[in-house]
Amino acid sequence: MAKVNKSRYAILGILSLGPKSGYDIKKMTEVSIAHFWSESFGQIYPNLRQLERDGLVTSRLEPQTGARDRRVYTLTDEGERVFQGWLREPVDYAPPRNELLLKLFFGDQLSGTNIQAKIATFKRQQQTRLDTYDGLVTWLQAEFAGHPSLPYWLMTLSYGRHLTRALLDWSEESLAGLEHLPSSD
Amino acid sequence: MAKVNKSRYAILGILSLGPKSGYDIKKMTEVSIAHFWSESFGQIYPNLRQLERDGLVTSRLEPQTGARDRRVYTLTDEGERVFQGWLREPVDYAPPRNELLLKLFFGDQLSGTNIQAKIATFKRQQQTRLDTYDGLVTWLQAEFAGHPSLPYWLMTLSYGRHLTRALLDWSEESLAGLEHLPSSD
DNA sequence: CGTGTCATGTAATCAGTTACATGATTCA
DNA sequence: TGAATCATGTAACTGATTACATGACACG
Repeated sequence: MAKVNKSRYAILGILSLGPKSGYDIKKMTEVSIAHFWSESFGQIYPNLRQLERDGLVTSRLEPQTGARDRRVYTLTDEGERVFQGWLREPVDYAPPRNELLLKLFFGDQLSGTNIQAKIATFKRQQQTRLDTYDGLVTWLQAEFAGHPSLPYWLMTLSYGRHLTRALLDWSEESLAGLEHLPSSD
Repeated sequence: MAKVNKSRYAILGILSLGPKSGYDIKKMTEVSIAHFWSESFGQIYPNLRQLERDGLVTSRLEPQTGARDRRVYTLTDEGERVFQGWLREPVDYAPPRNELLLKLFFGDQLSGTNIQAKIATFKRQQQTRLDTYDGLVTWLQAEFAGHPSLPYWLMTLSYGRHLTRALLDWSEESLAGLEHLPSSD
């Protein structure tokens, strides 16, 4: 299995929802899929050019009054086909690297307070994320009631909530467990 | 925050447990930290050379009878300091990209059976992982009873179990939820 | 005789991030 | 005046993976 440019498909996917500029695509990732996907400009713009060379998208320059012109990209039939093909393929899931766990693995070489601080920070992050999810769910349900994609969007949020809830539990359990440990403060 | 070579620190960390060859390091990641970390030979060997040039490790050639010679690396005092410094630093946690969720986000463009298949596969993977964790926990507790690092190793496994358990729940919940959806099979 | 394990390494390739450059407009 | 937003893009860098090369030994 060779290198696969995931950004390419993410960009095609976002364009499958309607024509957009590179800037729009970036904004879109930030509001709707930020909790499981990110794209940088350095990835978006060169990829859009490449996609156009490959005939998967077309672009037209949209003159703006005052502001800088926008280059708006639209999916071609071929682009649509390629995206649909990718979408149908099974996902290859590989557990990502986790730096917190790597440090924890060497916990014996750390002080109890340092470990506690790391887990406490992690716990706070999970709490914040959980709150964000809750807000997003309410907003989505109000704003997109009846939208055919809504159930799937909620599904991705539910994934995040399950995961975050579990990591919150783990944080609490671990902090409690550290109390009983002879620590090397 | 510039680019940080995580492999470097992972390698230093493994060497902090005792002198090892590149091959040993690879084996070690495969048995003990595989569920949250991976290293490839293409990363390990060049990094070891660089670490030696930087004075963080030293190496000696160990002649083998018959088999190819091993180059065994040992942490220097400086290497120890650098590793400890990294270990103490707070973790910067960024939620990784998730291809399953990306595809699910565009679920409206997929058939119900295709989505179900993807989630079902995912569910099976979680089930397998959960079983692996259970096996590892029992093995660790037997093999390393009383080892000062044991609580931390168990903590990383507990993380995996919480997470996997949660994703299993999510899979089941999502599969059930898909039943009520008007699908485009 | 072929497969697997031990063992070290290089080459090719890329995906992806960060920082930089540019410039108009709006708003406090 | 200066920050923020809109908007597009390039350059530099590097982390990381995959595939390849090499070779001995053990085991069935």
